[in-house]
Amino acid sequence: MAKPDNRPYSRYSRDAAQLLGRLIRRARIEQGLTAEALAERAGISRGLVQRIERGEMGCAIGAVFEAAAIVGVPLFEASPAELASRVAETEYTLRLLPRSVRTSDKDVKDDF
Amino acid sequence: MAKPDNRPYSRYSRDAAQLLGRLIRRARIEQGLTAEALAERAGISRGLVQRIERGEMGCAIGAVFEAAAIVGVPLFEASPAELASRVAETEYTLRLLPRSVRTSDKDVKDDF
DNA sequence: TAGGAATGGTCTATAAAGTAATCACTGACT
DNA sequence: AGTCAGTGATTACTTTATAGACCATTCCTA
Repeated sequence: MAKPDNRPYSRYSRDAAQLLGRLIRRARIEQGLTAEALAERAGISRGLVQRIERGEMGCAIGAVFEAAAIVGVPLFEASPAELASRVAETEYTLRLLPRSVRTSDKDVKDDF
Repeated sequence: MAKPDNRPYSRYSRDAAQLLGRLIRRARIEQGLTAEALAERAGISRGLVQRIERGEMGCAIGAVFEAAAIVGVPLFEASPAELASRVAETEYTLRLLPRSVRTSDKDVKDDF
């Protein structure tokens, strides 16, 4: 892998992964759902559930999102319908953009 | 892996991954950033950037979130500061919950 | 407080992700 | 129109995540 699991992650992305994991854990416990039960429903192993809840960066995004969906943690603060509509919307916007990016030493704003 | 990459994902989680990928792609192009340039910054390969932007479920969440952070796609609709504070907040809430879940055939609400 | 279930961690085999190199194609500039 | 950078896709190879079983521990609950 590219990211040895320790160094080169930004604070922001690490926080995001960790938050998501904790939210999943919280929701799971509040629903009286066992880690193994969640694993079973998500079609993954219990060990993976642990890593997801711990916020580890190496977990497949599919497994994480699936777990979140099962316990009801909203992704993008959006309901299923909103999510679908935003997908379509973004898809459209994307079609209006150039498909190729000119490198043109034009600076890059690394803002935020 | 548990999830063969095609079948057992819920619509919701697939939509979420796809949306995130498209948002990253849109932001990248709008910033005049090359796929390879983004890959370099994120410390990953260009091929992985492609898969991330395509919304594939197998990508490591760390790579996806890192790419999002670099091009400025907000995770959880939150700024870095908000994210950190929500992590701490959730952490606290989590400490108040029982650490172990009683199985107790008590139903599970698979709401939402 | 004793029993038992849930959790957390570790280990090995295997399946899959990730990389890098390559090729054809598209599309943006001169 | 021609050129070349960016993209998309495919390949083979390396690295890693994941599953599954196991053990130790925690902590719910009767």
